[in-house]
Amino acid sequence: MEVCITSLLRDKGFKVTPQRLAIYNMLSSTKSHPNAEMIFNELQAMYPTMSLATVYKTMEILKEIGLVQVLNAGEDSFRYDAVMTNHPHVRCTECGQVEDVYDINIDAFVNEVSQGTKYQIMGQQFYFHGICPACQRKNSN
Amino acid sequence: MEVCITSLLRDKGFKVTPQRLAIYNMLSSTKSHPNAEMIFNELQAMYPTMSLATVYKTMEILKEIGLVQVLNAGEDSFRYDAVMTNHPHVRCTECGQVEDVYDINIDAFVNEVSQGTKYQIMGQQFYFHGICPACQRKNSN
DNA sequence: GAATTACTCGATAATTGTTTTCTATAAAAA
DNA sequence: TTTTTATAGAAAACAATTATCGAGTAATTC
Repeated sequence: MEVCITSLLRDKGFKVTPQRLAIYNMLSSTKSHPNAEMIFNELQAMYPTMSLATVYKTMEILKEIGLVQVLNAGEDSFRYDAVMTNHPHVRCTECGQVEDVYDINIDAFVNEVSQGTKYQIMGQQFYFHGICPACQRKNSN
Repeated sequence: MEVCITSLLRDKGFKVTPQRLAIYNMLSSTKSHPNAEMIFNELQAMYPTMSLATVYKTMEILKEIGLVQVLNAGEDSFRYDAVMTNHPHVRCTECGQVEDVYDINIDAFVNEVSQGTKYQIMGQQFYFHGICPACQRKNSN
């Protein structure tokens, strides 16, 4: 993984810096789909001079070299995901967490849309929102 | 339709104003899914004193009384749709237009996600992006 | 119809997430 | 090393959206 991001950056003419490695490592070791501010806060302990601009610029690069995808779950800010397989996301409207949805077959759905619209579909984003199991329990108490 | 929005506004304690009618009429007579600025520009000819803030405030109200839905198709601004049935949207990455996707059965898909995640799903948004037929033709020339 | 009340318009300012600018500095190349 | 070039990070700029507030206006009451 380390090797992967290092060589990917170099190949595209980007420099390998501690900040970029730290941001990518943090993102790839969490399932929380953080936004720029969450990443910034998390890294500030280890990298006290880290700035939000660096997070944004790094995400731009990581997106470009195909290491992260940007989520737009209908909130006011973008979230980031180091898992590149295209999968739906579901957001809890009460606690705000965003989870992955696995084991769903998208292909048939995409094909249907492609044929119906005559568009050459390049990608898609599926966002669900609702109430997570934990918040459902909290509510029923 | 006119009657509908008028009484809906009154019922919820909102006043019926020319601006609100104009904004809703404009939105319900187009398929272009405009954003606030497009609505503003379109109406400025007829309503020279119209302000962007009024568009935003009106959209907030229309959303609240269930007359429009807000689309977040991964762009930098929101788009609005007076069609309230929940349908997927597809955006052309070349010309930027957003179209509706009809004749797609969502329910089975939603159920599958609901069961898989244990979430109580309240809603969802499906966004596709790709190249529209017109731009495909343009490209091949 | 007139008076009162409460909501609304729209100019302006504020806010928020994101991007740009600029310069010392760190990474890569020689 | 030394030289070259891209980057980090502080600060300013930006753009979309929201809040504030006084004047105006619709709805309600008399």
